[in-house]
Amino acid sequence: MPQDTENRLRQLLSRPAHDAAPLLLGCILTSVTGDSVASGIISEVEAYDQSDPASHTFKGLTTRNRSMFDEPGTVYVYFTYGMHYCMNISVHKKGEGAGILLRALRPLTGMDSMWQRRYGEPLPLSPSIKKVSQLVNGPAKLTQALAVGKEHDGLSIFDPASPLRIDIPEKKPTYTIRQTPRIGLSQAKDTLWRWYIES
DNA sequence: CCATGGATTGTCT
DNA sequence: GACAATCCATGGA
Repeated sequence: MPQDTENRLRQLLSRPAHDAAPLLLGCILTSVTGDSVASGIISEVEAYDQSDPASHTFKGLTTRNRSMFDEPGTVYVYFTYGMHYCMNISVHKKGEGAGILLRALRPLTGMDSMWQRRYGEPLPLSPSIKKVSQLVNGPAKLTQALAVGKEHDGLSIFDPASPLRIDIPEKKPTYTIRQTPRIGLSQAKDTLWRWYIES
């Protein structure tokens, strides 16, 4: 990654979670595996921080959540509901338990490998609209499509050897961004810390 | 379109 | 022992 784009990304992530989250919309998430590259435009995010009863970090540092307390740009992958992985990017500053949950993408490259991992079959010649729209439109779908698992927890997107990367595009299109309560919570249901790109 | 229930296990009380 | 930052199938309007 060129030095100036790395600096821009570091600056973006060195903010409180609720400021950094909407800025990640439109950025590109890329996953490199042994035999493929897959990427998408980040289209839905949620913010979590230490003052937030809904955050995994609310009650302090544990072995599970330690990545959220690490340097901005650290990947936090957690396992939930006995079968799903979700990924966050740690933000703000080291020692602060803050992060951005990546909830949805718009597919960009590597559709074939994402399709294979999500549906266990090759990408068809004429894929159904429904399956395309449901390929990476959820936090655990996204990790499955990009082959993200617990082995990615704790690595930094700034590490040149990292298989996960985030890029800020040269020019972001003009998006309509919506702000809503977060999904699936039993605490802090009214906090408007979910943002997504409309359409 | 919406509501409901089952799957399945790491983490924390 | 309870429950989870989810997903999918199913059944009804």
